[in-house]
Amino acid sequence: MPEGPSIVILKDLIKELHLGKPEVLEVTGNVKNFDKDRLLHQKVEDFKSWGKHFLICFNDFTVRIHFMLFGSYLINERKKTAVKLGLIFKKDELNFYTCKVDLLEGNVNEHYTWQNDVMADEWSSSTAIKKLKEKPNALVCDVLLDQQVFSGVGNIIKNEVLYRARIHPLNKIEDLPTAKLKALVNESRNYSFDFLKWKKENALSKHWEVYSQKECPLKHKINKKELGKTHRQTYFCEKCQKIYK
DNA sequence: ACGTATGTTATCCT
DNA sequence: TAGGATAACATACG
Repeated sequence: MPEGPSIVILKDLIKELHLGKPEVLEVTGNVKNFDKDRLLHQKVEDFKSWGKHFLICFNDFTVRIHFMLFGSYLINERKKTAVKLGLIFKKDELNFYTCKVDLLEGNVNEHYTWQNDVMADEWSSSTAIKKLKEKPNALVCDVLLDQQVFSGVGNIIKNEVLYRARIHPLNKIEDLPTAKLKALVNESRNYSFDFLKWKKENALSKHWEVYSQKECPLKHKINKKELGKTHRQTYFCEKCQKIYK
């Protein structure tokens, strides 16, 4: 569920319901961070996403949902486990489980910089490059997971992007040639859209080149290690992915 | 059947 | 006190 493209899929599924600006007729769930009644009889102005955040925008506040590792949702269905937040409209309902739910006051644009989101129309590769250059000592395997630089990129995307760009995960930003830095930034968006397409076709895993693989496409042995300050599993090919220094 | 993991953050420790 | 380690969340997958 959790990486950016999966949130775009949720947004697309909701768009297909043609809800317009639906009024919340009933609110369910055990969300504790705010009073659920705040949403009652309010009109949803828009459904948005920013990276891994799913946003339900009202006139003067926004409900933010983060699915973390285990979160899930159902549209017009319910599961037996306790719902965290459920929104019931005239004809449809949305149910969110095992997620983190927060309420953001004011206009949503004051909370988010859309150009950080690899899936957004507003995405800015030049801004990403500028931010990377401000972190010369950071490792590429860490920086790809930095949501303030690559909002929406998760561990799968990280691994696949590094392989596509032929960059070894342990490179420092300052050691990468400019062309490689650009490749890193561009592939983070490119692969995210491929992820979206393949996930919709239920064919995500068969396109993995390194993530969860034993061999790379050139039949070299894949290394699997917990790397960087994030200690996330990193799959990489020592032969294909270069160390610059 | 069991170990692992598409993520984040609060809290405890050094 | 900054930082690092750890636990917590609950489910699907191989």
